[in-house]
Amino acid sequence: MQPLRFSAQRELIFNTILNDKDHPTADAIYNKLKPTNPQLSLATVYRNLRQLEEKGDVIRISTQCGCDHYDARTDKHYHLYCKVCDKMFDIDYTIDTQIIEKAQEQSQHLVENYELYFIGKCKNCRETDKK
Amino acid sequence: MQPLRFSAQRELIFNTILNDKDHPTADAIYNKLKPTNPQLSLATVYRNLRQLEEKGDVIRISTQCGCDHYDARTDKHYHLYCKVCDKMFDIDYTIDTQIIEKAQEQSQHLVENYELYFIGKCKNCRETDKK
DNA sequence: TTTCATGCAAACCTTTTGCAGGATA
DNA sequence: TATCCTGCAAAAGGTTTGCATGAAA
Repeated sequence: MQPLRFSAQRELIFNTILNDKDHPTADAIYNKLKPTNPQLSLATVYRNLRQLEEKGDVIRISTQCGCDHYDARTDKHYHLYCKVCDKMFDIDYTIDTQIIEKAQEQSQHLVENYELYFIGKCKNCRETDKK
Repeated sequence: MQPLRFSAQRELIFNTILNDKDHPTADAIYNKLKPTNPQLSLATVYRNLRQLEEKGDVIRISTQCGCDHYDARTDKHYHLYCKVCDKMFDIDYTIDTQIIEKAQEQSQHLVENYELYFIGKCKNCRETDKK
């Protein structure tokens, strides 16, 4: 893959993910940028998210629950999916680093990677409940 | 939820998941059953999968990679998603049972559950590679 | 000036839903 | 016979793609 050409849209999209830190979805990014960039197209957001993911500038977080979220923090870390507000939050949790190796030991398949996320209720929604 | 009424289609769908043990998708179940049950509708497959899941007779396995798979083995266990053949396989791996509690300790969010799956290449596809 | 990126609309894929007819209890 | 379940088709939701135009190198 040859290097990407500069694109104002890609900068906008990347900066949104970088600054907002709320793991936005493609749609959330689009809706955030659209008012100030009326010409922006949702297809462009999707195309750039793919490229940014391939470049390794962002990671994609998938859950059972609807659409993918994006994160500019690319080191291995985990997320909590809030069932109430449908958002993703960072979880400070360090899993056994040997998880792949250990799964490999007990399997005849080739284990290369894993996906892990938590499900629950975020701080905000939890407090709203209590009121 | 009141008890479900008997349905020949639901039996067929459940037995397919139970016997095949290859974690079929809705579409796979539909295509397997359609030749011998030409009247069967994909909507019926989806509706029954939902009901079976709610009843607790099957579990749904979601991955980043397309559509959901179903499993009649309902105790907590893990799966490998094969990138090559797009199928899911059981992985004999016992994770730290305290994972939820440990994630909870380090978070202000309420952690209720988690999802984990492995990604790699299944035994079959691995061997095909070597040839 | 070549080639990549964009915007728009249409297509795609998986899953859900409305509705009239059919099966179950 | 009351209600649930089914089949069909249409719709929904997220994402991708074809194509002509516009921007970057």
